[in-house]
Amino acid sequence: MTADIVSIQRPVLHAQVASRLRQMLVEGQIPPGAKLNERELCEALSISRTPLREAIKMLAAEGLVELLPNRGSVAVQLSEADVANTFEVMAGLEALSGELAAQRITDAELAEIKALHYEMLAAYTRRDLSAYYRLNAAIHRCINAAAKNPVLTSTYNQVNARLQALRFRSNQDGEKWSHAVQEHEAMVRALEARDAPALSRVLMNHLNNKRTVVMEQLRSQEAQTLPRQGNAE
Amino acid sequence: MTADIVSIQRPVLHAQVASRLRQMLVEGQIPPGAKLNERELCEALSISRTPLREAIKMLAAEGLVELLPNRGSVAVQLSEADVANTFEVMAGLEALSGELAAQRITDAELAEIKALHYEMLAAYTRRDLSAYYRLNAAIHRCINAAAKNPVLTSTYNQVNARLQALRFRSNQDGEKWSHAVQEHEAMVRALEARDAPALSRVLMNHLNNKRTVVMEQLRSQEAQTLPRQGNAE
DNA sequence: ATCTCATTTTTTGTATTCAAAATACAAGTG
DNA sequence: CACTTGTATTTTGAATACAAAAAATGAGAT
Repeated sequence: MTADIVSIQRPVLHAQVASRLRQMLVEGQIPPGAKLNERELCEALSISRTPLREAIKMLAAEGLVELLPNRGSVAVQLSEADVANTFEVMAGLEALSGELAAQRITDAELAEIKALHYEMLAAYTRRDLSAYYRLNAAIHRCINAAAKNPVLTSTYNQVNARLQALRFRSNQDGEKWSHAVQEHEAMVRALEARDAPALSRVLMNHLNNKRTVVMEQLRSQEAQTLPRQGNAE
Repeated sequence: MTADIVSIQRPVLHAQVASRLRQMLVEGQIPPGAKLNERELCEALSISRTPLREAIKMLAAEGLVELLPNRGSVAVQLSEADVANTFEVMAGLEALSGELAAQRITDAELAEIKALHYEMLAAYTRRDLSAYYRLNAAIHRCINAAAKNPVLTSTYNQVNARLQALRFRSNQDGEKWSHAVQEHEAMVRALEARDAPALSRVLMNHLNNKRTVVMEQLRSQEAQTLPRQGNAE
């Protein structure tokens, strides 16, 4: 009966491997488009191919890797259209998060978000992009959590993971950045007022603007990295 | 260059198995909560455990089965809260579908939806629940397709698959059914007018109403199937 | 009879082996 | 020299084998 009091559970290997690979993909340690060589990964993680392959299948179902029949798997490389589409879905999920969060947020959760918001303003003022990015992500996570819908949270995380792999750092541009901060102000106001439609609208716009910024950035850095090379894939 | 003219591709085993199992889960051939015995499934599908286990891992990532460490896997059994949460996400995804479809639908697509709508009205008039259900699903699929966002489509399908496994048949109730049909009328009008916000609203309401109907139905059939049995899981 | 606990059996998890496909490479042909 | 064609190597896909954990069974104690 009392067997699971401490219940330290050494996670099964394929789950550990999946987490590790997911992290490597999201953090760009395995860059988009890179081939996942099973033999190499087995050696690197010192496991056999069976759990590795099981983990890869999971990541494929999550959309982080692509399976090429009889040719293994590669880290997903989102096309421009893919990125646009993914942001569109994220915008919808954020809008829903906001809609529900405004109805369900507790005072404590609101207070935490406001605190994070002020920290973010500090980071913005210092032009500390790294801290800004981290706090921005934390705020969005908190809004999502305030929606109190685990299905939404997992769906959100899964779709978001594919974008994480891009490792973009937007908002360098002064005006765009300032605009994003203003949108965050509007979020906090809508949350305080528990104005669900308003928060929903603000978040959808926020994400759509972010999409624009990221797309521009992708296009410019693509133009830099492959300046004169018509790759027709 | 012309290598892929016919390009017959025998799908890999684990993919075939995943499709087959997905079908069995969604169609209720493997009922919610049922244990997936690897040995039995291997024999039934006459394959070895390796591709079967890879397929199961994919379905786990899709949320159709749950992995119990060292105890195999079971078909997901959604709690009442899970169903409510899943419908909430579906409502958000439908709202987004509508928002985008209203902006992007072609005249041909609209005509097809109107045709399906009339067929659905015929099924409703005959009280042909099976045909109604099929046409209803087709209309929602078409609206989703008209949004022209593959990421949205796959996300939608993945979340929806978990609900399909419930095998509910709602709208038996006369008034609720009539109301659902009225909402479908409003959808078509909004699509014709290319009124994105209106279609978005109608679809979100439609799904939320469906949630209510399904939840009531689940509660009543649960009360029937286990009349006096306090199961505390 | 029921409970406990050891033993057996089953089932799951992982590693290894075997087979098939793809790739790399080299020799031959026009 | 370009371009096949055939062979070797590598890599992936699937089956089998082995190990570990869980479940089932049953004998003995209470």
